[in-house]
Amino acid sequence: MTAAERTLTALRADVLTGGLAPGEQLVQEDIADKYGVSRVPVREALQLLTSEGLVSHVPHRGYFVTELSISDLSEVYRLRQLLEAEAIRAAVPALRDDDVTTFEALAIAVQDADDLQDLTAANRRFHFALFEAAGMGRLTRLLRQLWDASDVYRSLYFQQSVNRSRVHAEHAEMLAAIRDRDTEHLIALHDAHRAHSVAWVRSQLLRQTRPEETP
Amino acid sequence: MTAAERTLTALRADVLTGGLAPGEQLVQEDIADKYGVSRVPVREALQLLTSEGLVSHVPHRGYFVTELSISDLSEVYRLRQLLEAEAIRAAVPALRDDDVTTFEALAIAVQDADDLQDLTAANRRFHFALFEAAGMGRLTRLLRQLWDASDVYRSLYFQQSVNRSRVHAEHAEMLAAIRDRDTEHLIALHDAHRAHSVAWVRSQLLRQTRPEETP
DNA sequence: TGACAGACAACTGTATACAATTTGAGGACG
DNA sequence: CGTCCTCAAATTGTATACAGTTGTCTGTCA
Repeated sequence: MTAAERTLTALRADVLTGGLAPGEQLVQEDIADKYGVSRVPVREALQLLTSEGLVSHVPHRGYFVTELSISDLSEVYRLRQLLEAEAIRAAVPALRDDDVTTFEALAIAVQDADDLQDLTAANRRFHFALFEAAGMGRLTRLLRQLWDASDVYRSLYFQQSVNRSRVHAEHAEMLAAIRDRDTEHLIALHDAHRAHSVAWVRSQLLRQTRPEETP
Repeated sequence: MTAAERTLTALRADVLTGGLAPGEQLVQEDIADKYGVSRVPVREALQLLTSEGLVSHVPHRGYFVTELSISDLSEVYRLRQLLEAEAIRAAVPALRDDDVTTFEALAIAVQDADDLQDLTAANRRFHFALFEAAGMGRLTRLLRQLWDASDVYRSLYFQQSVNRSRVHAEHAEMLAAIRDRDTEHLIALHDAHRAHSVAWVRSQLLRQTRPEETP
């Protein structure tokens, strides 16, 4: 594994767990010192994060953590709705029985996850196993970007145990729909899945912004 | 303008005009020598092209010009169909009269373009002016990526004067639909626009691949 | 007091030099 | 004759050093 990749995952985690405030400048040398690498791999990692949309870049000024607004969040979820439906429509007819077995294993892995990091990773593997079954590489890449952009909020969502158990139940329903090869129902379940998540995150965002007025 | 940006545009042009064969390795030092810069900005440019999908990267192996297959091409166009329809649905209700005036000017610029480079750039400005009117930044970014990925083929398409005049006629129809605020018709026109282009490119690809069997 | 010019500090961008990895050629061995 | 191992050349990845840009701070003048 290269230093740039390690720095990338570490930085992404930092941004996602909220260790870095939105709008904050990411000073290259500080990051380099923090992770014990030089500035070159740091720059590469920052560039990749820029293409993912987590940070933004201004030439000769630097890199900054992008601040996601509520409208941005709804846009991401709307685009996910469109593209995931497309992926599911392409994937379901192509599913074989051993694919289904794989999905079941991945769903169990989500339930068995220890910490938050594991949980989000397992959750992602579960969903993308389905998306990748569509055999549309570009589509998967776009979806990955959209998921990256909303990862911050997803880990927020998973911190509540109420949400975790809801997710487990929804995954079980999805598995049933997959077994039945019921494409439209599966899409509807995904829409509901996202709707719950976005509604919860939106309420959190609205609540969070208030107290900051008097710091 | 930074060296990385200059290298990026130069490299992109090289890939798009076909100066670099698909699958070919992009040796960093050669590129650096060619453009009179060091390898660092070259790497940054290559990374950006990777995020655009024009080149692909294998750690410790290098960067390679991605070879677009026919299935890849259809995927790109299918995704454009989905996302452009979404953009148009969001944009049309928000259009103001001066927006329409802008579009008309941009359409004229497409007709007045001198060379191929100008033409593709003007064409892009025309279409993206509409997409951007949707006010969905993420969506615009995704569309830009998809357009980047199919730029090679678009310049191929524009080389034929038959296609050029067809495009001009189609743009005129689009302008009419925009003036009428006829969203669904505008979407249908876009679908037809793309269908023509993809059909022509596909036929070219099929024709091109034959003679290479006996090099 | 306020506006403006110049210098300084902080940071980014780039070049050069060095380390690590891959790959292919050549030879030893079954 | 084919397979596996070794090693060197080529290329990528990374560190360090230097150049260029931006923004701020201070001091001067109206």
